[in-house]
Amino acid sequence: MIQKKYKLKRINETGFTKPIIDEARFVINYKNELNPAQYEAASAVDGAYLIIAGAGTGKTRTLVYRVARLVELGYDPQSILLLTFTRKAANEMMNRAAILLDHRCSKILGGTFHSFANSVLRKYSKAANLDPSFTILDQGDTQDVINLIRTQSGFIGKEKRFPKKETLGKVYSLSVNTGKKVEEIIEEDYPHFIDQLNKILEIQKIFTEYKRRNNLLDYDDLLVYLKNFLEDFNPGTKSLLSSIKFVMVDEYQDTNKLQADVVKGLTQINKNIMVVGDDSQAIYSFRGANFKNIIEFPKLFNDVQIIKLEENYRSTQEILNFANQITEGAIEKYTKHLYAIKPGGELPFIVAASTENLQSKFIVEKILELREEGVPLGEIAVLFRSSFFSFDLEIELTKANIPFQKFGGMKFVESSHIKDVLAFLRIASNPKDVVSWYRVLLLHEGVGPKTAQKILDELATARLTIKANPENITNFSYNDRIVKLFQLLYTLHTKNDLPSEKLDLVLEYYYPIFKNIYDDFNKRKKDLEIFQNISENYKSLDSLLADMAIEPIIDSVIDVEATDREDEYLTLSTIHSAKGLEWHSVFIIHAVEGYFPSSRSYDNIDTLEEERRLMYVASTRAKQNLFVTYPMNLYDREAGITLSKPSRFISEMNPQLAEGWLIDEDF
DNA sequence: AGACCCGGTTTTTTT
DNA sequence: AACCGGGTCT
Repeated sequence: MIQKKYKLKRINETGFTKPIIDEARFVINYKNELNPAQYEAASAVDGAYLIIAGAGTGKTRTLVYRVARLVELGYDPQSILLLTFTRKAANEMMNRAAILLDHRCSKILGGTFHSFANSVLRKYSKAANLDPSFTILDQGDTQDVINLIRTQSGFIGKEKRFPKKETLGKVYSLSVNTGKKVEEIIEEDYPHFIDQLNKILEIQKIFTEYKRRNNLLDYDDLLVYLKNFLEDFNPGTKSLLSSIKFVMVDEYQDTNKLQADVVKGLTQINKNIMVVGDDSQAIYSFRGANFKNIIEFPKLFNDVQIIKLEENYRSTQEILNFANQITEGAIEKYTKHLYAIKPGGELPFIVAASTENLQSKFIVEKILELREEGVPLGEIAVLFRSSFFSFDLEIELTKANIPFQKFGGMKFVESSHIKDVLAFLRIASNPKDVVSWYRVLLLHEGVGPKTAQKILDELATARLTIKANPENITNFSYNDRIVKLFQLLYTLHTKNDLPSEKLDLVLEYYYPIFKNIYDDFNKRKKDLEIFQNISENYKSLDSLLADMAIEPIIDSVIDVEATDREDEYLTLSTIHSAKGLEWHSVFIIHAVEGYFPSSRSYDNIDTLEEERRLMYVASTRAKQNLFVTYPMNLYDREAGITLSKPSRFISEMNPQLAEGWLIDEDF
């Protein structure tokens, strides 16, 4: 006799209709707390969804509620993957979800494409055909490798100009990220190098082999290896994919072909995908992103449901009118129309200053004024097109004692003294890391490119190895300092110390060199101390190094400082780094023709349009006050001319949408 | 031959 | 601030 273990209940004729969910069973009242479009998106479970979310429409909120709801429905948080543009964004969402529901929400998988790739590739290194101790090359390291090969190739003749390492790096990266051939990119963007194509391709081949042989992965390789691992569909892939039930991607308009392939690969088993983005905020085409990606998303999956979020909760109608007017001039029109929920406010200000310095002084004054009015410093931001635009302002802010934190531009890990220290640690973790070897060797007096190469050759032929007893190397004719270096690296590589203890050893060795090579070592010393503090948060050297390569360090610096002082600070940021954020009052500086839009963007309609979107993104960051300022006399060293015209994005503006001001000289 | 020093140039935007 | 190229020093 067969005993029935279950009972079937007929729900309708086909059985395809989803069971009706009783809202009362949830802790959170989703229907009340979200608007209808947001609710529809947040309550989605199975299938493919495209959420078109204009600026300030509660996109983050919607994703947070969806996470909470999936958790409430009983799905394992570890089966939810949230891919965001920065880890900061991922952390913020997880925290918000945790506050909304409970700590289970902070256990979901989240991060950038690159950091996710890193963790998968370390975990499934065998299946991905990799050595798990691979080293990640940041952009600077990648260019160093290319330069090494470029110099050794002997292709650089006197008579013909050969592309520099930056150009080569850009071309290769664009090719990998967009799937276009190197040949096409050279033809389109660098036609003057077309007769050197074979050499360029040859260097790329050597470059690729070099990374493979030395266990090095650049940013692009992280994604490429991940993509290949996913498409290989081996048992490792199946195990990973069966554990990931839901994939969500934020800022989808700024993903590229390679990332779209990764998304496709991630959803081979469980086809539950939700991407969120805004085609009018696409600002990363220089990295191979293409906003057509988001337009074509419905072709990538079956039965894609499209949900639009159009109610703006962030800004006043005045600011939205201003922003909408910027997109009015766009060649390619966008599909959304934003309308404000907030009651009216003041018109945005367009402020002309006779000089850059007067612009800075005006901003300082205005910030002090706003603070008097009760706007906290943390609710004010100054945004700019390129990070060096803020140099003059930084001086004025320091004079006025206004604390600020700068985002974008030169980063902590990119400063050469930090790179020096990192190079030691990277050799300790991956003795095959030739780039780091090269850097470390060059620090030593009397060792230049040739000697360093000789030592590296010895290392490659295994006649010299840091694994051997360091006494063996005294046979070589290199000086005592190099022997000391090998002893240090041997200790670092073999001893089972904490990262911070290893760093102490490195600093002890490095400090005399450091003092010798940098005139401003006193200023740089602080960074080394900050790095020591950061290192104490890590138990494994590999994870410290991976984070330093992938994650913007600025977060850790704040964490370190926040413990002893709660001071609020003003935000200075490139527009790119301000993505997704908002402030009560926002200043956009240097809105000058030639700087913003940049004169580099003039000859190409697509890049010019991207500048326009950049201005749109910048102005939609503001909740209450928006100030767009420009100096009327700005010497452009590159072009050798003085720039004076306001940016076309504001001079085109309907005069009724903004108030124009000229700063009084005596001010 | 190879290291080092100096000075002029060059800066978008990021993982 | 960091890079490149060229000239000079060891």
